[in-house]
Amino acid sequence: MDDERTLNLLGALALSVTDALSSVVEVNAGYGGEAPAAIVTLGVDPGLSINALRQILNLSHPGTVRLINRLESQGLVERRSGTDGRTLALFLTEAGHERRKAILVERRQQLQRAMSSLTENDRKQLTKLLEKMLAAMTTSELRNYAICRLCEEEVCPADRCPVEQKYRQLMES
Amino acid sequence: MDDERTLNLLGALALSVTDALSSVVEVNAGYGGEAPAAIVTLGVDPGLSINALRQILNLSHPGTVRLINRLESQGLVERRSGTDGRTLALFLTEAGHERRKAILVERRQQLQRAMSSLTENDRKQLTKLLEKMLAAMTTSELRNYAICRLCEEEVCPADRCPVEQKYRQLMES
DNA sequence: CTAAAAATATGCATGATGCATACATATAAC
DNA sequence: GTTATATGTATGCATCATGCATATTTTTAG
Repeated sequence: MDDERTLNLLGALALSVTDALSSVVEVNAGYGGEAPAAIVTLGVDPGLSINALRQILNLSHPGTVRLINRLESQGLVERRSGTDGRTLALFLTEAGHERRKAILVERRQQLQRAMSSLTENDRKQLTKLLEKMLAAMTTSELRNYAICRLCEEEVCPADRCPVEQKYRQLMES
Repeated sequence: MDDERTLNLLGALALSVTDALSSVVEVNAGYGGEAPAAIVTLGVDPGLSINALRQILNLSHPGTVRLINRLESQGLVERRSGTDGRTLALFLTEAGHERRKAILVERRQQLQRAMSSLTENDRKQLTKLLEKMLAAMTTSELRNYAICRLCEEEVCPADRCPVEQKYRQLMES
């Protein structure tokens, strides 16, 4: 079965891309772990509660509280009172938005390196394949927001996002 | 630039694959972090020293010592004396080999899920694209062993490994 | 109005990791 | 050959990142 080799290649690529991203992004985010994802996500969805963020980042509640503590003490995130007396609304500060931009620039550079050796036609093929694979990776557990938590949504509209589409489809049935 | 969307898709796929792998593999490995990679790598290259392993896993020396302590206390790895009076040779125990197998099975299952939606022809295209991208990701810093540290080398012979090939090419020049 | 549920926070523990340093062994210089 | 340097490993100490159990507050339901 030659597929097994392809599986290995896929695993290796995912690993090397993730390595490259985190090595660059963690330095820039000031903190590691899910901090970069929190910053990027809060930029796209301002006003999320700790509980909502927790689900996207796939952390425990206390873990998320501490993460927000760290980001707040760095002046990147603000806790404001939410609609509810108990609920918080989280927002990026000005510095937080700067940080988010920096993270996304670094991320884009690393991803570009991976694609640098591909021709125009390769890229078209790759896009199609990625769309199919992302749809397959989207299950009700591994929720859509989680998969897209580091995405630059500005250049990837939700109505063309394969993850978003698959998720809607799952919700309907 | 439509490429930017493809970049995002690539980043999202790498993230979701890595998430899926680590969530499943960490449970099975008994420990998280680079423990699974250490087990898999030591299975392929028995007798590595702590220092050699350290470079593959991209950890500090003390970090690697502690990692091996944890794996040793779990009965998965053995420290034997190496060729040199100061150098150690690390080997998987019987339980370590079992564990490695279990990790690789889980990994394969997760990767299969990603590829489950691809046709025969898609897979051929994907293989070619992965080979190109892996070559691009292989630089002298991000060494070949590091990229392949979770690979199932049994089904991915080194003479057909794009990472290995690119690395050799880099060493020659 | 009290009981249950929901959102957040805190105490405590641990895993995973790095830096600085110590220790042992090997190699090179003279 | 003895001393200086390099190499490989280990330990002390610190920190980040995280989870579990438990509190605290606010809302909602009965």
